[in-house]
Amino acid sequence: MSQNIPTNSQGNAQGNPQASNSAPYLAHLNPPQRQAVETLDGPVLVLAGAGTGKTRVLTTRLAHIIHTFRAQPQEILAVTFTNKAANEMKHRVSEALGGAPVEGWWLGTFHALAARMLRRHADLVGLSSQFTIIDTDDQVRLLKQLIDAEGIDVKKNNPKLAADIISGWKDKALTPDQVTDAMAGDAFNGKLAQIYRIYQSRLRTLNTCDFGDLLLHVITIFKDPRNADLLAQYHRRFRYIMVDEYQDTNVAQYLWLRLLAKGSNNICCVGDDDQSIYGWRGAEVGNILRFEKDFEGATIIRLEQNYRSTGHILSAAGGVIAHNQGRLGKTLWSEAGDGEKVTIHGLWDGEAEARWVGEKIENLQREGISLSGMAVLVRAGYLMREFEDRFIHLGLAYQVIGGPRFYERMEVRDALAYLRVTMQPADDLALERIINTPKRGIGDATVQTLYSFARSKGISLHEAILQLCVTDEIKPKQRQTLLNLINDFARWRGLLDHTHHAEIAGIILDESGYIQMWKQDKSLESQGRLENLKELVSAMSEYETMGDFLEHVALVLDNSDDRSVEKISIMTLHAAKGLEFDCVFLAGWEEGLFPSQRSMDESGMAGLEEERRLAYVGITRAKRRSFITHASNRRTYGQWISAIPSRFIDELPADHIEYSSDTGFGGSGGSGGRSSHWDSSGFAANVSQRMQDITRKITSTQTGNADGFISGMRIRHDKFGDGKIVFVDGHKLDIMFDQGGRKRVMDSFVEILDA
DNA sequence: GTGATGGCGGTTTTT
DNA sequence: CCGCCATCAC
Repeated sequence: MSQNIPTNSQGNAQGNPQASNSAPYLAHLNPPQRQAVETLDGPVLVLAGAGTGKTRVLTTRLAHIIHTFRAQPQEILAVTFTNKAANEMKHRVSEALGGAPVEGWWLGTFHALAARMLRRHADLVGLSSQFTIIDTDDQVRLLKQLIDAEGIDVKKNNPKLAADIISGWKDKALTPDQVTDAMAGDAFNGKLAQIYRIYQSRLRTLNTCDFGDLLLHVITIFKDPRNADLLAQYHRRFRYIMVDEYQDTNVAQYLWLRLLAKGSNNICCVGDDDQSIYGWRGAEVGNILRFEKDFEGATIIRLEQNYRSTGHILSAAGGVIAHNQGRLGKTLWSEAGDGEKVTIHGLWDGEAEARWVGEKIENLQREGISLSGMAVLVRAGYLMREFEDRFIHLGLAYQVIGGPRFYERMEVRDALAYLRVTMQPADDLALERIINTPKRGIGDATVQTLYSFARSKGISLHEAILQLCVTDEIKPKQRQTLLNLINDFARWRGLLDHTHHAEIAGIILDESGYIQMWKQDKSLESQGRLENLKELVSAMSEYETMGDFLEHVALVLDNSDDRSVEKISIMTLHAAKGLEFDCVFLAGWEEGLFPSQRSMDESGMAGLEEERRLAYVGITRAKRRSFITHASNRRTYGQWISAIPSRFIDELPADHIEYSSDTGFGGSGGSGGRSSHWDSSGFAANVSQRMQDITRKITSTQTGNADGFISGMRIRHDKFGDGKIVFVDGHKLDIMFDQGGRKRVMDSFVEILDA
């Protein structure tokens, strides 16, 4: 590909407009899409409504720039928010260009691209290019130490809160110098601004960045007049800048973009103000609303033709979002016909809701709709459970999207900590994490001694160990243990030059006793943990070096979703952004829950509008059917809460919806034609559930199901090994596993062992 | 330094 | 109701 690009690329495209007219990829675009692709000079804002072909426009535009020789791939900066979006874009651009490889392109997430820049110029902010990237967890732990060391009571002053506030400052691109005590408020004995300063200096000592630093440091570098030449280099390099999901950018990201765009002024931002749902995380809808003022002479292009949903769905969503004040305004339309109206259904409680959704799913399946084309979307994670239980009962295959990610698992983090210390001994947080894992007899007292020494000298924990272990401030036993550990790390580090990094990882996990620790662990999860460790080591082979791998773990590594079985997805509304399904179930539309009371309390009208955008995102995920449910009663944290239907339900335009309800009858005793439902829903069901639990405890024999699973049977489970069935409830089996522990699993994952 | 019990808190989440 | 962390007893 690149060898075909003439060095003098500019004149070619401009002198030869036919090149673009004849390009086949342009023929598939509608007029505004095409305008968005072909308007290359100056600032462009593409307001892309839900399902209007946003990604297509972005990728085509990128391909177009390259195809018309306006720029070479490495002269384009293309930014996304998530790795998923970045990968999708890489894939599609490559496809559009006939399979050209995408290496060396500046295409990635804000954080990944900023990290790449920062590695090149780390010395300008007092870091070495080998700096490590810590996540929120490490951030909180470090802050906790520092707050503690300041003599502030960590019980009354939650370090997590400090981390949130400091991250908030970084999101606003505020360095410690720019934070006044007044901004910091009274919490943390009024010392939060000072703690921020100390935190930053400690990070520097440890040669570490948190997520916010990646952008903040780069901005600091670019803003410094002494680095004007450097910025000018980037200006010359990036002839085109493209940004996805612009409505989600925070101040720091915005500043970073502005600094870079000062060069070519060719910046194209794509977004939808109606889908801004991350305000609570620092995103500023204002960025997109202000675009015309920020970038003079900007062209604004609206994409309003929707290719995803049918008419009723779009009108229903449009009716809700029209209640918002602060929006640029778009009206989506579709050629797909009206389709089915949005179904709204009221139920007695959460269990009845799950039951109703389950029935509908089975009906849809009978109509030939695949499970993978369906999703249940909820406002908060704890609402998923009811659906999981129900789906297990029905034997419906499901997957929860957006649970804890791979690298967030304890064993993965531990393993990574070992690798991090091997790579960079000064990585205190990693060292602290595993200094006594597996148990070595290094307790809090010893670690505290080391830390206070390290902080007072401004050195790392690793260095502190080296210095303290020649004195007798630490007891001989611990001293020896620590020296052994340091020696181990030195030995492993020595392997880096000549041994493959995946192999080294294996050696480290083995020699440290970490693998052994889990092998000896009798709990149910230990086997899964060992598998995760194996997976981690094998994932390493896909990267060139250990450092490469660690960077990707911090910024890129994602859960691979299993597409081998057709499954219905359960996820939060937030996780659903950008996805689409044939049929979508929107559950829990109740006042206080959705819109969330807390959002409204904390952010007032702005909070409510963001909740409304969330509703809009939810409805517009559906191609053909949207089902909205609300329950009159819900058990939350052990308490029964009653709620009235969400105001968003009232805001749905009547012409596009169909309402029905099972509520109102149950409370007065099951009259009203739903008596068959009553037996299995509401309070009666809870009583019967209690009874079941009790019965199960007393007599755990004599239960069985249609697939031939009977309690007492010996079985084998893919992950958990062999065990005995204790109780059968539909497709749900309670099993006592031989390695200890009782677990509820679906019968499809289990095979019967011969007696 | 390591294992057991009580209290408290508890949206949304990417990097 | 459930899980995490902090404190307490060994």
